[in-house]
Amino acid sequence: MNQPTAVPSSAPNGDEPSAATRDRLLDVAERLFAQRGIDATSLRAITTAAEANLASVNYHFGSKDALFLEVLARRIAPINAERLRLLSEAEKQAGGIPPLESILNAFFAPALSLYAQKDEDGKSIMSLMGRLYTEPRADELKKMFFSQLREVLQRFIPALKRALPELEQSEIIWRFFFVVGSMAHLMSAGDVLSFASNGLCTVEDNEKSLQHLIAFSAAGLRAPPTEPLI
Amino acid sequence: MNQPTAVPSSAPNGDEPSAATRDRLLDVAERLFAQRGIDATSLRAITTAAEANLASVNYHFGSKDALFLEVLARRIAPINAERLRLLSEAEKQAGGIPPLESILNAFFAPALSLYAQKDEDGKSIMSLMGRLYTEPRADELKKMFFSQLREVLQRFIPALKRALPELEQSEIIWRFFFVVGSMAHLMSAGDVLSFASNGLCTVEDNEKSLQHLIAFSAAGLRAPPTEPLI
DNA sequence: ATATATTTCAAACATACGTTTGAATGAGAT
DNA sequence: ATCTCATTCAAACGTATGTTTGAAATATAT
Repeated sequence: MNQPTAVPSSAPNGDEPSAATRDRLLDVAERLFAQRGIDATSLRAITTAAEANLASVNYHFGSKDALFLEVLARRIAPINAERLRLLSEAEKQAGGIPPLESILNAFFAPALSLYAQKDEDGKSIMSLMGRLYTEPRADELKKMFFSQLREVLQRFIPALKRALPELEQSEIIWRFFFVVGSMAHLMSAGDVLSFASNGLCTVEDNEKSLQHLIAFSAAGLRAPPTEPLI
Repeated sequence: MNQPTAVPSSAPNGDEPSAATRDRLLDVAERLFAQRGIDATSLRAITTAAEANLASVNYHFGSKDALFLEVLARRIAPINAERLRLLSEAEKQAGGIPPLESILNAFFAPALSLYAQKDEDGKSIMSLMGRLYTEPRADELKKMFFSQLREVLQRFIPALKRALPELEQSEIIWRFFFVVGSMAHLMSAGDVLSFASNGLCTVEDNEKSLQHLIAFSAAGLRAPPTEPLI
C-alpha cells in the first residue's frame, strides 16, 4: 500500500555507475520469471540476484504481482507499437493493400526479434511472452495484456480483411486465432522443436523461423472459405 | 517415500457406493489443477473437495508432483491411443494414403473431444492439456509428456510425408509444429477467441471448431515448399 | 475369531513465502 | 549546517504450503 510519493530521479549524471535499483529489479525479475515461471520465482531470489534488499520490490512496485505486470508492460508496449509501425509502412509501400506476407511479417517480426537479443535471455523472455496467451493468472494481467492486444487487432483484422476479401469476418478471426497460436507456440516451445525433431529443425536462425511461420500462416489464411460470403 | 506395499483392491462388490479415495483424488485434482493452475492448487483444497484426509495424497501418490503426473497420464494415454487408432482406420479406409484432412482429424479429434465431456469441466481440462506444451515444469513431467507424444509423432510424421511428397522432412516437421501450436492454442485459449471477437466467433460448437482447425492446418501444410527437394 | 495388512485420521513439523515495520542512510535543496 | 525527502536495510510477522508421524479404524484372509 505504501507507494513512494515520487519517482526516483533518473541519474542526472551522464553515465550511471550502476543501474538504479528499480531497473535492476525489473531486469532480474524478467529473466527469472521467464526461466522458472512466476510462482516458482520468489522475491528473495529476485532481490538477491539484483543485489537489492528484500523489501525493495514492495517499496518500488507495491507487490510481486505489480512487479510482474510492469515487467510485461515494459516489453509488450514497444512490440505492439512496432507492429503498428511496420503495418503502416507496408501499407504505404504497397500503395494500398499489402500482400498477406507483409502483414504477417509486421505482426510476427517485432515479437520474434526478442530472440535476437544480444544477451542469452532472449529465448526465455520470448517464452514468457508466448505463455502469456494462456497463463491462468489474475484478471488485472489479462486486462492489461488484451487491452494492448486489442489495439493491434483493430488494425490488423481490417488489413487482413482487405487482403482476403473472399472471407467472412468471422472466418478471418478464426484463422488469425490459429496464426497467433502458431506464433505463441514458436515463442514458448521453440526449444521443443529441435528436441522433438532430433535436431533436424532448429530455432536458432531467427530469419528462417520467421520464413517458415509466414509461409505456413499465409497458406492457412488463404485456405478456401468454409463459410462462403452470402 | 512411504509407498503403499500393495494397490488398494478395486471394490469387489458390483456397485461402489462411493468411488475409492484414490479415484476421487484424481478427479478432484484434475478439475482444480485445470481451473486454477497447479501451483495455486493446494493439497488442502484437493483433499477437502474430495472429502479425504490431507495425508491421503501423500499416501496414495507419494507427492503432489506425482499426483499431477498421474492426473495427466490418465488423460494423455487414451487420447494418444485413439489418435493412432483413427490414423490406422483412415489408412485402411483410404487403401493407402489418406487425405491430409483425415490425418489431421485423427490427430485433433481425440484431444478436442475433451471439450464435449458431459460435465462442465471439459473445457478447463482441455485448457490444462493445451498448456502442457509450454508449462515450465519438472523434467519428469516433460519426459512423460514427450515420450507419449513421440510415439504419436513416429506414426503421424511418416503419414504426413506420404501425403505431402513434395516437402522435405524438415519442412513437414516445421509445419506440423505450427499445427500443434494452433491446436494447443484452441485448447488452452479457446475462451479468449469469443472474448476477443466480441462473441462473433465461439468455441461452443466442437464440430465447427474442428472444421476450422482442419481447414487452416491442411492449407498451411500444403503451402508451396520453401526448401524444395533437391 | 484371530491375525495381518491396508487405509484413514488428527496433529504436528519444518520451511518458504509475500509483506510490513521502523530505524538507518543517503542525497539535494535551502 | 540543517532540514527534508527518498531510499535502503535488517528483522520480524503472519500465513500457507507439502510432508511426516503414529495411532485409530477398517478391511482381508486364514
